Amino acid sequence: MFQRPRGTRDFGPEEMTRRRWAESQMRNTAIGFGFREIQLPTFEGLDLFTTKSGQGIVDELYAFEDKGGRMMALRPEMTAQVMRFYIAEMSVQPKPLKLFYFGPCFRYENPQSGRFREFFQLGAEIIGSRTPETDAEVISLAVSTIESTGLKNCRLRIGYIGVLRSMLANAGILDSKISEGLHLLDKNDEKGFSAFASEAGISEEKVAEMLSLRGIGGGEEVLDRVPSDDAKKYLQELSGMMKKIGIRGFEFDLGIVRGLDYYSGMVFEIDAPNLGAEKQVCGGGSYSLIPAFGGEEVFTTGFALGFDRVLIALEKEEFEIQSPGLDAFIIPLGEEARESCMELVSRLRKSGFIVDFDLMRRNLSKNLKYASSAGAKTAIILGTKELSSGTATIRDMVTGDQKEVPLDSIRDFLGSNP
RNA sequence: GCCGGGGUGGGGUAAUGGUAUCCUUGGGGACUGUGGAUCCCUUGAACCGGGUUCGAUUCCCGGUCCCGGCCCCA
Repeated sequence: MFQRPRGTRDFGPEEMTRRRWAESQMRNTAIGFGFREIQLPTFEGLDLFTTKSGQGIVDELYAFEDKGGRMMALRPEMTAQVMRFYIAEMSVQPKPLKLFYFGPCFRYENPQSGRFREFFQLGAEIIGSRTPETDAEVISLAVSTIESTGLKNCRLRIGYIGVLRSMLANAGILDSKISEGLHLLDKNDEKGFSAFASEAGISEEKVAEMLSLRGIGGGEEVLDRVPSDDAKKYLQELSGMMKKIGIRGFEFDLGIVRGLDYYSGMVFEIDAPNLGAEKQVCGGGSYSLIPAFGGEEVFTTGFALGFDRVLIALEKEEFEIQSPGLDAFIIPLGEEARESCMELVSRLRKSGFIVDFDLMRRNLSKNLKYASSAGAKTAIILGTKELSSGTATIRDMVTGDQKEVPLDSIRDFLGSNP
């Protein structure tokens, strides 16, 4: 027996129905927002990812040498690829460029709830625009894709990493050290941060001010306490737009520090509280990653969404979608009916009905049982009796009512009894 | 990388130091056109390796995988 690799999953028919449904809801939402889909390779040269995230991530990648001696890696996320693609082939496209993508990603991690080695992400970016409405559009898409799946219970928090970033910079911290400081704040490591700051010659007063930023969280009113006028104005403007487009119940949280260096302004996170330890379903913000990849500076706002986590959260809310089932299951009785049955099947399929028929030459009662378990709406019985009169017997699988219908009229009969 | 709890047919389970119960599912039959039922038959299982033992599914150790948590989180 073969075992599935650790941290991967098989998706059976029922689960796949659910996944495809959710995926198409999200995809349609993005298209409705004017985003266009791209698809990029599942593996890339290793350096694409180390350039973005540092050498340290190699431990957490599926990295390998190919037969040509090149170092490659399965993608752990897709943002770096989008940047590569943009610089190589899309940089002269009209701005703003609104792109989205969906696909599997891979990380060598220890599996737990909501955490797998192969997982699926949906992401979107707006490239080349830098206005509050750009940020609002991205957040709005993130929220809408999640809501489009029927998920009710989630929490949006919006922050502004630019405030801390500029405070650290103004205090004279080198660019190369800023992310270290942010990281300490992210972990709520006050002692560590104080030590880091005093080493860099920052006054205690300033340190206290920076630490207090983390306490700024709540509704619009907390924006008065934002120390930077630019950031305050920006967030107030954003807040007004969010209200206009109907996004409610979000909070501001100046304590959000997204792990990576490249976020520069607005940042946001969406949690699904019923998920347990791995409850973040979406994260994003505005950044400029492109110079690091060898392009001109272009502002971008984007997000990545954990598709699997959304589905787990949906399951916990006991959300159910109805799977399509069969419009008809066709049962031939006797040798002579078999070919007529297949002819009818083919005709109905060409008319767009979801139709299946008996492949195992079973008797009527077993066939009805099978039709029932396959979720067929009707069973169509075609035997010698019917053949001689050019009809078929259509049995409603819910009510049990039966009716003899001329072969030519079956299409209309099925169409009129949805 | 670390910690806790687990692993018996496809799914769900029972008992047990002497190779395994029941339910469900799958296949077939009774059965010659309505029995989506019922009854009968049937396929199918101890995660892997080592140890203790006359004998291990059971006890011990290691690995592996699953569930959950820590770390990390692009």
